[in-house]
Amino acid sequence: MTRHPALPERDRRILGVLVQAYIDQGEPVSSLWLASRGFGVSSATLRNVLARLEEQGYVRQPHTSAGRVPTDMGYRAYVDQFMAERRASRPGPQVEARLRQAGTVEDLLSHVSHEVSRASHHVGFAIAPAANTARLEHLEFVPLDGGKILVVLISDGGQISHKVIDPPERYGSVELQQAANYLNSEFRGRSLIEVRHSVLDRLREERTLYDALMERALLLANSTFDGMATAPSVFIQGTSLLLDDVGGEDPEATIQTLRTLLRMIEEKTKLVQLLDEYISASGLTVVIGSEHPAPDLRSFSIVAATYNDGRGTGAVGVIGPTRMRYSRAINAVDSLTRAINRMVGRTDA
Amino acid sequence: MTRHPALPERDRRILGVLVQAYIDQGEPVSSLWLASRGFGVSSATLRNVLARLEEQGYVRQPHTSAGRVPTDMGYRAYVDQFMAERRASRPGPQVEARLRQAGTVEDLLSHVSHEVSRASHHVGFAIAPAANTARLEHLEFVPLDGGKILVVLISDGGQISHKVIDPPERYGSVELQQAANYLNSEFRGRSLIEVRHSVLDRLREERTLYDALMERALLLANSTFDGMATAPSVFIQGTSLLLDDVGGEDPEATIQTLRTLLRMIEEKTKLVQLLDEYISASGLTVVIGSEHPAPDLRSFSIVAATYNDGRGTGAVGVIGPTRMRYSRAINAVDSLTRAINRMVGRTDA
DNA sequence: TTTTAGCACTCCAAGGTGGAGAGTGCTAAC
DNA sequence: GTTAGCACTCTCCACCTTGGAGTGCTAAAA
Repeated sequence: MTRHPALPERDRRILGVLVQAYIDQGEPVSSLWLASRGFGVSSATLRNVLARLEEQGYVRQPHTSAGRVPTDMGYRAYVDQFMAERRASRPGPQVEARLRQAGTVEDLLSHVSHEVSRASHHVGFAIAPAANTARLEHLEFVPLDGGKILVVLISDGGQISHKVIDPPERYGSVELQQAANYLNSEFRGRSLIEVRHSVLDRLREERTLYDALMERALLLANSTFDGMATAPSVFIQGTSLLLDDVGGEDPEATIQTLRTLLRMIEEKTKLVQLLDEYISASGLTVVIGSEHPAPDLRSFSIVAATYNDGRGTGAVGVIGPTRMRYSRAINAVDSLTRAINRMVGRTDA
Repeated sequence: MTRHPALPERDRRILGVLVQAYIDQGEPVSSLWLASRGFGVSSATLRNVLARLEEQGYVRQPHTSAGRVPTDMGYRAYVDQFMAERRASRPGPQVEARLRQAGTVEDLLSHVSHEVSRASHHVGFAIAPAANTARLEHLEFVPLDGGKILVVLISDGGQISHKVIDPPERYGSVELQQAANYLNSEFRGRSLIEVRHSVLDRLREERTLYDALMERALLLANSTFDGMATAPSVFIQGTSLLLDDVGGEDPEATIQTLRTLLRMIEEKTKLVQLLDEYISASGLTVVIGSEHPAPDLRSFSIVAATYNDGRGTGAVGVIGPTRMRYSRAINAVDSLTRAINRMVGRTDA
């Protein structure tokens, strides 16, 4: 996207080596060190180049007599170049085998978040497609105390969600059974959104009112789908790896950032809201530090990619410090989304 | 338990004030400061007392000319005294109201872990009773691709677990329905352990073999209960609060400990194994730092209490630094376990 | 026997100093 | 456009100094 064609070839290569070196070593990169990397020019020349790069905003100096450190814009250029040159990668066979033995979607995504964290050495996440595009496989009502009812909803692909509703009227267990039977036979195989709309439509129809049983069943269904399935499930793994990146500049600020990030991870829904913006973008996305719209994430980068299971779009990704091994993270995210796409494509009914 | 009656009354009081002050302020407590707290003796006398307490192992000095800091043994004495004097507390009415609107057991425990974290300002957890003492409410088989079968198991109280099994033989969806009907009518209301044993027994009986359908249903049930329900569900909240306690002595070591604790929180099963030892103890337990059998927890304290829902024993607790407000944590844990006991007692069928 | 005042002592924390070293920018020559 | 040379800046570290906090001990008082 944001390419900078203004940057001449040599400058780009130098910038690339610099960013790579900083990612590897974590220390400002000096002109002398760069000179030893076979550019065929002296450190003085490199200093000129670096001064220019700094002027353009790609690198900066922590202090007057320090080497250069990439800015977010520098990382961006590096990542763009890497993305342009890279070739698609596949996960190792043992990873795919591990994924393949997952049964439910939840199981699979839990494994995926684990693997992506393993492979990238950072926090990994996996988000299921919004459930309302899934199809109804089976609906079950279980009576609880006080007239409350437990609804278990199984959608195709094995995703399971449940909810407790508290209907205004009482239902006997036999009636619940009948209602479930009726709803299952009526709506099975249709998407949750469709079901929701159909239920509303039928409740408006006149003839429904003649059949009290049917109406009561539909009322149940209505409260079942009311607000349900709006929370997509998220799996996050590798939280403890966050602490590995603590060696930052300002310890106090780092702690503060970590705290907010940890809180976001705990309240997964908020994280999902943020990530949704990237999810909407197709393909593999890298968001670097200050590029984040959310200020809480300004010191982190996110590598995320979407997958499609034929019914909806989910996402897999990595969260880590701006100084992350983007190559590793990108390969991890990319190969795992490819794996999911292959698997759900094959698993699909 | 481990009372130290050897400690004279005045020394105990002084130790108590010291521990309380250190918990509040986080800084070593000096004899001069203690003298200002109205013991009616001079700092010199207090110095003598402190020297004695140090000799006995209740307090220590970070360095020669620093005030005193409680040791784990000092915390222990403080907690024991607090426990002896304290009165039972109840949660605020709004807390109980929030809990009451939870539907499933999972829902309730998730809320509880949240509340206990809120109230104690530390990491809170809630563990469900081992599921195998729960009673079977409903069993459901859903056919998946490749001959795999999704089993949904609802136990009374609304606890739901599911599992994917891959039986050696094929089952049609009609047969699955029949099998579920058969198993439900046969085993509903019995505890999962009983069911498991019954299933095994019947499979051994001769007459079972005459009914192929029944046998195949029982085989399904067998793989369903094989290994299922061994993982009790755990809810943990407040992870980000861990970082509040970072102001420790050795930053590097602190990070290391946090990392292992975070990892344990991620792999909840390991945590449960550890906590099981405390769970077996009845009532409210406080385990302080080095009292932990597990070395990974040596710099943390745990306050935990058990509850009983009539079918099994679960636990609620708090994990925090040894320098925690034990009074607050104990009250939080105690009042919430009481609340659960009241609620499940009433909710029970 | 216990308490207290006094005092010497220890140790940490904070601030200051002074190289050493790393790395730069600039200039002038190539 | 590139390079050598050099002055300059800044950090880092090790060292020292100083002030203060807090102790332990001793000898006297209660």
